[in-house]
Amino acid sequence: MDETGQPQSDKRRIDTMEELSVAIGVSRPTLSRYFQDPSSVRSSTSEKIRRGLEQVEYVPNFFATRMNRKSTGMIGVIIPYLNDLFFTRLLEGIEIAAMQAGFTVITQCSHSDPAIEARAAETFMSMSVDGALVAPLGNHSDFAVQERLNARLPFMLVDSRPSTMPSVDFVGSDHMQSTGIITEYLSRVGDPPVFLAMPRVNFNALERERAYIAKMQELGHEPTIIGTEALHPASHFEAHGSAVLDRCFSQGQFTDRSILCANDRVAIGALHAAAKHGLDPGRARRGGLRIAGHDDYPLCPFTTPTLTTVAQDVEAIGRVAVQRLVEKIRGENNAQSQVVQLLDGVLKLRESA
Amino acid sequence: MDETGQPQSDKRRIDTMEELSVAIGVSRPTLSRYFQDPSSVRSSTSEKIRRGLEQVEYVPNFFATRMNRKSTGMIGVIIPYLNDLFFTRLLEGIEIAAMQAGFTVITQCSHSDPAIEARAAETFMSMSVDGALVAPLGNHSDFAVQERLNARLPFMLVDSRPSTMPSVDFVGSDHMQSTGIITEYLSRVGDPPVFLAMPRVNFNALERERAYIAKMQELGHEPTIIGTEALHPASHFEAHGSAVLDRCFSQGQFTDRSILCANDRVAIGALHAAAKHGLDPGRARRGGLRIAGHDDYPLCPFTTPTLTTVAQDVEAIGRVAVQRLVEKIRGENNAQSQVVQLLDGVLKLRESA
DNA sequence: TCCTACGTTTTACATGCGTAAAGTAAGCGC
DNA sequence: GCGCTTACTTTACGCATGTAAAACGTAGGA
Repeated sequence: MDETGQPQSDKRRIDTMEELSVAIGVSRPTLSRYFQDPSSVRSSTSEKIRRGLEQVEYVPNFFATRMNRKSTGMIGVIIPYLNDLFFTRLLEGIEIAAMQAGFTVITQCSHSDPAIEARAAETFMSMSVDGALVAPLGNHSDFAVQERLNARLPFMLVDSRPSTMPSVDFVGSDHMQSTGIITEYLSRVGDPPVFLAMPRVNFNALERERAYIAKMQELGHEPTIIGTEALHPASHFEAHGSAVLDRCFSQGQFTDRSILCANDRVAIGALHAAAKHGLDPGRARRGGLRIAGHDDYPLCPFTTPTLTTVAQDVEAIGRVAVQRLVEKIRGENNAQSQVVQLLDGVLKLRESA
Repeated sequence: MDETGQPQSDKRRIDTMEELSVAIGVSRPTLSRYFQDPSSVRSSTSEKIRRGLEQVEYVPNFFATRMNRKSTGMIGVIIPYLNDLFFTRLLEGIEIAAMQAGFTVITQCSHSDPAIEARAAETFMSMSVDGALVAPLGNHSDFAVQERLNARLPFMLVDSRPSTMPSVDFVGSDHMQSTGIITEYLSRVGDPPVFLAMPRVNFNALERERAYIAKMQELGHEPTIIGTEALHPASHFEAHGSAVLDRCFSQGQFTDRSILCANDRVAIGALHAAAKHGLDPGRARRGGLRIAGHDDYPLCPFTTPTLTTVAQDVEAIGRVAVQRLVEKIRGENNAQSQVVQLLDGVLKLRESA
C-alpha cells in the first residue's frame, strides 16, 4: 500500500494515548496533562510531544476525556425552531460568547415538539453539561422537564419565560419598555395604534399584548387588538399578518390607522397585505396607514417600504445569558440571588411608520 | 430536608447503573441490555425495571455508553453560518431525517471561520461519529481537513463542493438546470437577462454564473454579469444586491432589463434598489424592469412585488444527504460507486418577473 | 559531596458502562 | 422426577482516559 506513495495518509494513525506514549517516548499521564494544558509539562517535554504529534494522526477520545473530567466544559442550548432569523442571531450570540469563555456549545432544536425538547434535556443531563440555556417552546413546553434541569444544574431561560416559573433565572427583552416606546411613538405621529397580535406560540406574544394595553391605557387610549386567532400554522408569522390584514382591508377596516405588529415577520406580512390593497404605509403625512414591527429583523431595511420597528439587541441577549450562566457555573453568583436581566429596545425609524 | 415535603425532588437521584441495579433488584448487565433494547429482556423483568425507573431519577451516562458501543449513533453536521434561512431549512431537513433514521445529530457552525470549521471536524473524529455531512465554507475552507474526514469515516458534502474535490460524494442542486430554466424563462418574456452575481463566498456562486453563461450562449445571447465585486461583508447579500443595482440605476443602466439575481437575498436587495428609484419590477408588459431570484427563500411570497424565483427543495437535499450517508454507514452502498445527486429546481412565477 | 526541594514522571487506581463467559434458576415436555 | 431450553445473574475484563500519590531526577545550597 505504501508502494503507491499516495500523499493521502503519510501519517501513521494512532488511536489511544497508550500507543502514542510509546511512539513519542513519554508516559501516558504526561500526555494527558499535556492535552489539558501544554504548559503544565516541562517545555522540553512539551516540545518533544509537539514534534511527535506532527508525525502521527491522533485525536484524543472525546468521550473518555469528558467522562473523567470533573467539568465537561460544555453548555447545552435548546431553541424551539431554526426557521427564524431571530433565533439564529440568538444562537450566534450564544455560540460566540461561549467559545470565548472556553465552553463548547451543544445545540438541540425542539422543532416545535415538546417531546423532542424533553429528550434534549435528558441528553444534556446524561452528558453532564456544565450548564444549560433554554429558549422554551411556549405553552407546549413540558415545564416539569425544565424544573428538573433547573434543580440539577446551572440553568437559565432565554428569550421568553412562562409565568409559572417566575423564580428561574432569565435573560430577555423588556417588553414593557420596547413595546411601550413604539406604541408611544405611533400615538404621537398619528392615531393611536391598533395591535396586530401574533399567534400565542410563546409567552412574549402575551407580554407584548399586555405591554401595548398598558401603554395605551397610560396614554388614555382605547386598546384594539386584532389577529389573536391562529389562521395558519403557528410559526408562519408572515402568512398570519398578511391574512389578518387582508381580511380587514377588504372590509375597509384600519386602512388609515397605525398598525403595530407583534413582531417584524408579522409586519412583513402586513406590508404585503397593504401592497395588495394598493396602500402605501407611512407615505401619508397624517391620517394614513402606518405599519410598525418589533425585533429589527435583518430584512427590515430592505422591505418596501422599509420597516419602522424596535430593535432588540439579540446578540446581547445571547452574550449576557452566557455570561450569567458561566458565573453560575463558576459559583461566582454571590448567594442565591436570582438573575433576571431585561434588555431595552431601541426605536428604528424607517419609512413604514 | 424531606420534612419540608417539597414536591421538587420526591425521586431519589441515582448516578450509576450499579446503584440502580441494587435499587431495583436486577443485575447491572441486565439493565445495560434493557437500556439498549427493552425487548431483549423478559417482559416481566422489563416491566419491573420500568416501574423501578419511575421511582428514581436516573439517566445513563452519555459518555460511558457511547465510549463502549461499537457505533455511537451520531452524525456530525457542519454548516458555514446560521443567519440564512437556506441553511436553517437544510439543517431542519437533515435533523428530521436523521431522527427518523435513529441517529443523533451534532451540529457545528463554522461562523465563516476556517479554523472553527477545522476544529469541528476534529471534534467529530474524536467523538467517533458514524458519519459526517459538511456544507463547506467556500474558498476559505481547509480542504485538507475535509480530506481527512473523508478518509476516516463516511462523509458527504452538501449544498456546494469545491472543484478540487470532484470525487467526494455530494448532494446539492443542479445549477445548470435551475439557473437554466429561469434564464430561459426571462429570455422569453423580455430582453435577455443580466446576471447580478453574489460575492463568491462559495462554489455555488461560480456555478450559477457559469450556468447563466452557458444558457445564454445556447440561446444565442451575450451574457452580462454585474456585481462580482464584494462591496459588503460577504454574507450581506441584500446589501450587496441593493448597492450594486442602486449604482446602476443611478447611472440609468438596466432600468428596463430583466435582472437575474444569484440568489433571493440578493434579489430582495435588488427590489429595494428598484423601489428606491421608483421602479416597479414586473408590472410592465414588455420592455420593463424585471427581477428574479434563486432558491425560493421563505419570504419571496411576501415581498413587494412578490418575487419570481426557482425553488430548490432544500429539505429534500438534507433528507437525501442523510439517506445516502446512512446507506454508507450501513455499508449498503454497493461497491465504491460515488454518490452524486443533483436535485432539480422548479420555476415559481410571481409578480416581479 | 551530600542534602533538600522542586518539578516531573511513573504507578496505580478510578470512571461508568459494554460484553463475553460461566454459572444458576425457571419453565416445559416427557 | 429428569433432561432440556431459555432467561437471567454473576464474575470478570475491557474501553480510553483522568488523577492522586508515590517515585524519580535534577539543580541549588551548604
